[in-house]
Parts: sequence; structure tokens; C-alpha cells
Amino acid sequence: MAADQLDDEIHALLRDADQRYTKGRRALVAALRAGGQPMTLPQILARGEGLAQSSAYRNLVVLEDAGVVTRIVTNDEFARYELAETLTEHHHHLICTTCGDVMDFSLSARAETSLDRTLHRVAEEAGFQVETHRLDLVGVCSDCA
Amino acid sequence: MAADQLDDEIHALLRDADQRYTKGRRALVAALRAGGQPMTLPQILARGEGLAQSSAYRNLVVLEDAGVVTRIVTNDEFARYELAETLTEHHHHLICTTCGDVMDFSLSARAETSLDRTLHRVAEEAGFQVETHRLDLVGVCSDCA
DNA sequence: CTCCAGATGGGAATGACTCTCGGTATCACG
DNA sequence: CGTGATACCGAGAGTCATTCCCATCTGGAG
Repeated sequence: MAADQLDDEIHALLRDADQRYTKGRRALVAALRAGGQPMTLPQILARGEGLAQSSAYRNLVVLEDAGVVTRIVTNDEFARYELAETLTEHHHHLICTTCGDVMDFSLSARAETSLDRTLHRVAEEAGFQVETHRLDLVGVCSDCA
Repeated sequence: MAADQLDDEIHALLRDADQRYTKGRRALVAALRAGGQPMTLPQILARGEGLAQSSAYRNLVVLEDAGVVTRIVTNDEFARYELAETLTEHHHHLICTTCGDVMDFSLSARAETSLDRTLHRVAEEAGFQVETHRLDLVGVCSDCA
């Protein structure tokens, strides 16, 4: 997605949540966009200059509530943040148990559809209303091998 | 698995890790076993009597290192623990966004095999050594609906 | 029975994250 | 432009799950 189109989309999401698209929030989005993978708060702060930690955390919550970013929890000490799937594309995560890094990957459309169908059947049996599914591969990344 | 057979298995795992199978650790295993679903530490303490919080946390780490229990992190404030898959069976989780509860579910052998094959292909392309995969359904459980 | 390495538990410490609060930027309206 | 209302900001204090410390206990080896 082009940068300004993404910005328009985010602007709309924030407006729906009665929130402004301020400089600090733009900096967060820019940092996440530049990172290209789920990032911890320290990583975000290191990249986007001039952000106070408290403001960064507060605005990440705002952005998450507005559906702009997603918060990812692993066994690592820090949570990670990335742009929401509505702004990018549905994908999954490779989680390295050695360095803690998280990378994205996608399944083929066919595999994804098949999985989705299976999961919905399971959910229905359990009386569970599915919002989303998460699929992670846990192991050792190529850098740590 | 029968209770004493499970105990033997755990005993062996702990011995491999140069650890004893003490009363406190037995109590943790018993609590997890009785719970039947991933439990938070307060839930474990409420069930297994006479366990100090610090000992419970410490022993859960020991049990996790020995491969007896698995620690599950969600967006909830507490981590959750359950018996490792080697002692039970490979399964996945239903995570309720309202009450935070986590329940187990399984895929059919066919779906699981198919998924596994797909994932290994993806991992190979990324130069990633897979240890395990995690598949969660996130949504609202039947109690909260 | 005696040792003693390992286990226990109460409480202090850690650290990611959240809250508070005074100050600042932005917007609507005149 | 003023002027007020409202939301945002940063710095530091506070919170709370989890981990660490250490004095005390325990149970198997000799």
C-alpha cells in the first residue's frame, strides 16, 4: 500500500475512534512501517526519534483500540507491535526461541482457505465465536542456527 | 494416561534434568491435571493447597525446563500453564477475549498432517528450524457470548 | 545418626507497563 | 486574532506479575 493511502486509511480509523492522527502517532506508524517486522517498544523508540516512553505506550494502546496496530505477545520479555492486518495482509509469525525475533510469513491462499474452513467447523462445535486465528512457527531462525 | 504411568514419565523427565520429583512439584502436576485446561498461577494455588507463591513459580520453571509443563502467554495479565504435549497430546487453544479463559481443542489427524506438511515447506524456504507450531482461535467462548 | 546439596517460603527486588498531572498544541467559535 | 474547551504530551511515580535472596528445612547417602 502506498504511504499516503495508508495514512488516509489510518486517519479514517482514528477518526472513527474519535482520535487525532498526531505527530507522535505518525512517528509510531512510520517506525513500524520502516521496521518491516513486529517490533518491541525499545526497538520502536530507537528508530522513531523524540518519543517519550510513556507517550509511546499510551499511543500504541490508542492505535490498537482503533485497529491500526496489533500487539503480539511471545515468551519474550517485551510485547511486539505491528500494523494491523486490515492495513497489510493476513499473515503468520516465525518466532525464534534463541533471539526472540519475530518474522512474518504467509500461507498459500489454498492452504489458508482450507485451514479456515476446518477451524470454523471446530469453533462451531465448541460454540465459540471466532474473531481471528493465530498460527505461529516456533523454532530457530536462520541467523541463530 | 493413567496417573501412576504419568508420574513415572514425569519422574524420568525430571531425573534427566537432574531434578527431584518433590511434594511441591507433585502438587503442581496434580493441580494442572485436575484443572483440565491451561491454568493461571492463582488458579493453581487456589486448587493445590499449601503451596507458596515463590515456590510455585520456581517449580513451574523447573518443570518447564524439564519438559513437563508448557507456559502459555496470552494477552491476559497472567501466564497459563498446562502439562506438556509429550505427556498429553498435541492440541491447540481457544482463547476467549472476554474472560481470558483458554480451552484445548484438536484438529483431525488429516487436517493436522496437512497443516504440518505445509508449515514444514514454509519453514524450509525461510531457513527456519521448526520446533513446534502453535495454532490459536481467538474469539468469544460460549459462556461469554 | 550425620551430613549436606538441594528444596522451601516469606519477603524484597525487578522491570514492563500504566497512571497522574501540570503544561502545551489544536480546533471551534466569535 | 482572543478565548476557552478539549485532547495530547512528557516526566516521573505507581502497579503488579514474576523473579531473586536467604535463612531454614529435608531426605537420601554414607
